Amino acid sequence: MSHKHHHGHRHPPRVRGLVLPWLLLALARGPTHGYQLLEQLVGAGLPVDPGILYRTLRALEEEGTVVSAWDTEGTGPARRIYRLTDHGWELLATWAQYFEDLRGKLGEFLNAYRELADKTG
Amino acid sequence: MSHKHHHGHRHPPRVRGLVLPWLLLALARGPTHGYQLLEQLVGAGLPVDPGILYRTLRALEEEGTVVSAWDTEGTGPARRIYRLTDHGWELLATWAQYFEDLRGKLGEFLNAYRELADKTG
DNA sequence: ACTCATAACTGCTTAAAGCATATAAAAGTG
DNA sequence: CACTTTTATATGCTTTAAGCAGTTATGAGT
Repeated sequence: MSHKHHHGHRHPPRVRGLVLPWLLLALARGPTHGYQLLEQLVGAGLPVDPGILYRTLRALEEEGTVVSAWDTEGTGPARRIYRLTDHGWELLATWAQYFEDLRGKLGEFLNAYRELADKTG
Repeated sequence: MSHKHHHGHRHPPRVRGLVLPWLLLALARGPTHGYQLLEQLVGAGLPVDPGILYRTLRALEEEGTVVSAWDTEGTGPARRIYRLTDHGWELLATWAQYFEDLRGKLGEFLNAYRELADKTG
């Protein structure tokens, strides 16, 4: 019966809250639709669930961070094209600032860790 | 009447999931108790709510990442001293690896953003 | 006719955090 | 001594980002 130790240690190391800023960055390159964003983010090594993506886009629109319009030209199902507003650009800028700070903190973390791992391990 | 624009644009730029790894790092420096960890994290520029901290520590213990023991010596209320287990060290190592990756991604983000911000204004 | 790629969206659940509050021991202060 | 503050741990309720599964629909390929 293989004494499976019940400690549930899940915790696949991962932080949350990255989808939104990455969406903003992707949209900063130019207006596009959800499905394309989905592929872009996967390509950038940030796989994201479609449900999350579409819901996030709609939430962003409610806040005035993006605006959308249907595109019925072309083939296949209609696409909803999203575009960054001025407020969206401002928000992206604050994210960039925050990320600079976070990058610094991660550096400190890693330095401290390496020092400890050397000493201890 | 101050036409308070109803776009709720909250989103104080912040990622989630950092408390746990920073706790692991702090504990890697040596066994200590929650209140001290609280002050350490605030000192490291990572302000954390006491409720979150204590609950996280208990969750970590349930998983076998840390172990605790009451310290009734000394003055003031009793302290629960936490110590990293071997599994805790392993978990910290995987976080460090993840953070290296994340740091790289943040760098890419910032480079891409600066390029766009230059071009666009 | 059938399947597949494209495209958008909903429902239910979990995980980490935010915020407020409770409890209690000891130290400091008028 | 009564009162407040500091140290220390903990719970309850809510929100938010995400995980996971599924639905609807258009058009192209076979």
